[in-house]
Amino acid sequence: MIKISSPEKNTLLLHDFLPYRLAVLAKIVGISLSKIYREKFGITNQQWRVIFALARQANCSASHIVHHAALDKVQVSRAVAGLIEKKLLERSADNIDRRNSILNLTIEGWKVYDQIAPEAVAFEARLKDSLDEREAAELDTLLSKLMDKATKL
Amino acid sequence: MIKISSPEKNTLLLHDFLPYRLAVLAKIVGISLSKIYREKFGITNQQWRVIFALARQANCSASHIVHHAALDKVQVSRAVAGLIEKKLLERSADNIDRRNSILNLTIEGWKVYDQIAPEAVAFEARLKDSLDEREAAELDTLLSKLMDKATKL
DNA sequence: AAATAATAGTTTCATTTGTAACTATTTACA
DNA sequence: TGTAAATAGTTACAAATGAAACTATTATTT
Repeated sequence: MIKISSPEKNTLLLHDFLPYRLAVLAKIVGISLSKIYREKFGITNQQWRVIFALARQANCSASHIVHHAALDKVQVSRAVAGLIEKKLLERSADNIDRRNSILNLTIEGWKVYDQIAPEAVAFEARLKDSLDEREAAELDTLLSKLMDKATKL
Repeated sequence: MIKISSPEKNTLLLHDFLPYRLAVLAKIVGISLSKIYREKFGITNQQWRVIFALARQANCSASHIVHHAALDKVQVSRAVAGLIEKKLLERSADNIDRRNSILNLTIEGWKVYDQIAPEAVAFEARLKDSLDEREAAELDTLLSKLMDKATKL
């Protein structure tokens, strides 16, 4: 029997493996970030994304959010339902195409956004703290390239 | 009333927000990668990590894997149970400290590893395809710095 | 115009996951 | 030595998630 691998050599190092590193980093960052909106407002990660997508573009439909918040339609549906229940978001009918819903933040929703957004920005700044400007720019480029590649795998 | 934010300006761009970008990238990469072990072997992400941790270091305990595969003890417990059922892994007792289990891949487990590992390496290579050597090195550095920072947030 | 396909969104159900509580064993210390 | 604290791992239960089926509406085809 030919032993292709052995515990001593030829083994893949999990710590250096890019997909693993990305998963671990994204998870740690995500958990830290989520404390900002979860603990204070009881908002989930998906709800947070919906709020931010709506803050960027008002009067949009759920499927618009699907495409701009990297969520699937079930996730958006649930997040929207939760936000409506919290009265942070309201839904109105689109009389031109009645399949669509028209979504908007309420005043309360904007207030929540206005509290979370600066903290999120500050969080990102802290995260990038250890990078100088060149490195931050380089990171942008590299993530874009990887994203591009990953969607074509 | 002072309107701090509005849909038109001052809003955070989800697409440029680092935690969001990391989450989306990690998810896409993870889903692509998981096809390698899920479809062919019915192995979950957590089980895959346990296999690779054990391939690197045989005869180790579950808690060793906890620290080297970025999983919590419940996840390891479940992954190990699943792998034992699949006969890819075996557990023996540690008579020096009977709280510990001693885990090892079976011959079958090594066979599975030997099939998955090269594909995983090839996958990573394809992912890095668009980066030249300098960029790949830079990526390593940046991910390390971010990881470092993230664990201290 | 009627039938078919496509789109928007929701609901259902099975699986996965996270948290907390639990057992068993070992270590610390009074 | 005996009691409390710590460690390794499992189990149980609730919450989150994913896939598929479903409703409602609009667009397309013949």
